[in-house]
Amino acid sequence: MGSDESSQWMLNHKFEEQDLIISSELGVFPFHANFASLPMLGNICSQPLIKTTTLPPPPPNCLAADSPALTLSHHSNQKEDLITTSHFAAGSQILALQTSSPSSNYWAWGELSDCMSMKRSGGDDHHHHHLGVSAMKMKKIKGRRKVREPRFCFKTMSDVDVLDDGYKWRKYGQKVVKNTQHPRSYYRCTQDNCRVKKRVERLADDPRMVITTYEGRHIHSPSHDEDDSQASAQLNNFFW
DNA sequence: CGCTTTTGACCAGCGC
DNA sequence: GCGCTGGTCAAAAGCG
Repeated sequence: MGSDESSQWMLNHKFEEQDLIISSELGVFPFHANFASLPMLGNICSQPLIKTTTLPPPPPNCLAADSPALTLSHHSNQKEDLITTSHFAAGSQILALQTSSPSSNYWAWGELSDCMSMKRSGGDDHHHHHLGVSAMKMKKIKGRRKVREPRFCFKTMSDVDVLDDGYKWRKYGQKVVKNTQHPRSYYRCTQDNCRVKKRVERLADDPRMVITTYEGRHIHSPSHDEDDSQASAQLNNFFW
């Protein structure tokens, strides 16, 4: 993938000035500006397995027009078997990103928090805990190695539960989870052979906030309109 | 009529 | 082994 492809993709999708793009190793997720909420200043941190590092320049595919992007990179400080870089732009607050490595039967999941103070930490992981970053959750996958789909979640202030992310979703379940008054909804991508799922729920202590969790990778590009399909088809490989 | 949503049943993983 | 919980299935209902 090259920067030419990236900018061509931006042109093809006609982003408005205030559109928000979230881009990570999981792909690029466009959202319309009216769904954007808090200024994004998050951080991915974990300890002791993963520490934050300096911020490299973002790749071209995570930049929306006039949208400042923050790039965070983190890696294992014990073994070099977990390397994850995430890129996302201002306008949304990402809660968490999960990554798994094919060479490891661990999965790791770091929670994000207010980053205003994190920026002062200078990569010294001893300070991370004092700066409000949740402790790393690490879990060994038992028995037969289960390849866990990459997933991440973020919260957005919105009246509607299902945000317009460019993909078509079919609801396949709803569940009331413990200690919450709002049900969690389960959606699957309607595209044939695409196994991407997402969960949508409202935050217990602030029902204005919608928490969306994506799991898996699309094998196709977003399907906004019928007339987009030709241009989109050429970009399948670039996306996922 | 075909696609989507609803909803109770079922299943699997986990902790005790 | 048992019970709890979250995730998925699938039949029925809803809707355009």
